[in-house]
Amino acid sequence: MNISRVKKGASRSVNDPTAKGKGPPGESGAISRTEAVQDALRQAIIEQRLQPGAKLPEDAIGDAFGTSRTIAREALGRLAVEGLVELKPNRGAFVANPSLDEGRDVFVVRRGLERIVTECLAGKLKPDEIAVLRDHVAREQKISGHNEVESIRLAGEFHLLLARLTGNQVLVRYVTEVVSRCSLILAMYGRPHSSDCGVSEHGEIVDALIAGNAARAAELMDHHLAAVASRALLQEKAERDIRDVLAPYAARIRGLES
Amino acid sequence: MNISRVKKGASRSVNDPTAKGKGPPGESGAISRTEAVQDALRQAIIEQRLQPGAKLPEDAIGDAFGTSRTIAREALGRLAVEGLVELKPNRGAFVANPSLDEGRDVFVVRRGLERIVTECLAGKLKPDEIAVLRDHVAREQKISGHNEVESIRLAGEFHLLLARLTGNQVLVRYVTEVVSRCSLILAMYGRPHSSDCGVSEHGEIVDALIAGNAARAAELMDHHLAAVASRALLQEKAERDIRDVLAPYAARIRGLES
DNA sequence: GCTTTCAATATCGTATGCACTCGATGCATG
DNA sequence: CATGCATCGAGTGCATACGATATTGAAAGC
Repeated sequence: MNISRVKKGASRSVNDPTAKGKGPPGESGAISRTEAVQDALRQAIIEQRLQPGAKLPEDAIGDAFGTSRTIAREALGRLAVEGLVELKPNRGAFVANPSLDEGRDVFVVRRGLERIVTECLAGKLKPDEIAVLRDHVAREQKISGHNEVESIRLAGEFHLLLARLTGNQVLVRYVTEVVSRCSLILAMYGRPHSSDCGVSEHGEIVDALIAGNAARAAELMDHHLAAVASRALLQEKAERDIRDVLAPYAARIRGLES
Repeated sequence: MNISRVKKGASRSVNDPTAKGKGPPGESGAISRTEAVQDALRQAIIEQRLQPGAKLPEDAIGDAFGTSRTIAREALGRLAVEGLVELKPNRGAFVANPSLDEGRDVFVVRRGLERIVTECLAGKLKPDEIAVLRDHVAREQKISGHNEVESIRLAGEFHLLLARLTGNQVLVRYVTEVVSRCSLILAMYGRPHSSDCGVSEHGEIVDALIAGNAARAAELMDHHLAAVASRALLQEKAERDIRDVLAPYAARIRGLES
């Protein structure tokens, strides 16, 4: 987890030589280097390969991805907007370390956003869209219990899928963001087996959406998310004492030193 | 060149200290030139000093603000995330030119977000907060009909105020964003007198919130926003296609030639 | 005269250098 | 031994340099 100073070329770089000449001209598939780094970092953060609170020096990231600080800096800036990275002026970037309160805030917003999603979709799903959803839920069920990591990924994907089906780009962006943040929060505060995001609930939501029962779909979604949240965020903050708050930090520091 | 070592620029951001001391050690108070430029551009765009679709060359902006392209570029990137600027790869930045459909999408999300706001606040307002709200509504009423621009600004501020009172930073950020985008959309598509954002409705919402009637407050807010949206977005112009946009210009040219 | 090709230009995308800030370290001091 | 202060260094903040790319205008070809 320690990001060490590595000279250029030691790691696989984003700017692959093969793609050098002809970059991303098409606007649709335009994946800039910044975005690539951003996505990679987001992934790493969500998977907790980068632990909350970890420092993210610009040049270390640049080296790691074979780009300059410019790209790293840009990516960090955008992740900061997303809430996955905290930017401290003149001190650098750190992996976000959301408190339980912040976690609850994110879930509150997420519930509101996904309620909109259900209301937009109820009764308006086309056959092919229904097929995609059903297929996704089926895949979730198949893998449930076998692969924890993949299971969580699919669960998040389900919600993103729904958001995309609305065709509302604003909604897609916001839902994507809160899902990312929720992933981080669940990784931090969730118990090992708590993040299943009940597959059966996904199925029920799809059913309600198909039936065109907006109210029920919204209700199900709300309960679903409330359940996910409470599974993780139950622990009421008894951490009023400074020592309790600082304990994990201290532990991590000791871990580094050893 | 001319500009150097102008370490002044300590313009305090819009972020006011309403942010309570919750959260981890070190509240991010990142204030930089980038943010200053970003705020200035946002203001200019919302006020339509920069017209939708206008090109925003990096060095021109840097020049205008006495900074380098680096800052301008960063600011443009963030505004693009906010949806006020459109970034075309290798072509540059342009003031967003949202279609009516996009406008509707934004309003859909806004309604959902503000519903959360009302649900968070209903029955939980403290006396001093109530006073602030009442005062704001009173000011709106006083200026109503006298100063159109200021009236619109206050109307937007009312919604931001509510969001801030929730203490939910995520919510604040999203509401701020959609309010900005709605301002642009209303400026583009709204009729001169359509943006009053009915002051009386604001008052009613506050009343319902104080009364603790969450359902009614949410209902009022929803109707309120739906009214604002419909006042502006009724017109089915659908000027998405560039030919439609250029039609009037072409007509004028033909008129000259004949 | 109209289309096509190519050079020129304007701007973007990225890298890099330098100055400045802030935390850390070590020494002086009460 | 704890506290305050000067120095040092890591790393950010910003400006600038350079190569890449799209657009424009002009010249050549049909």
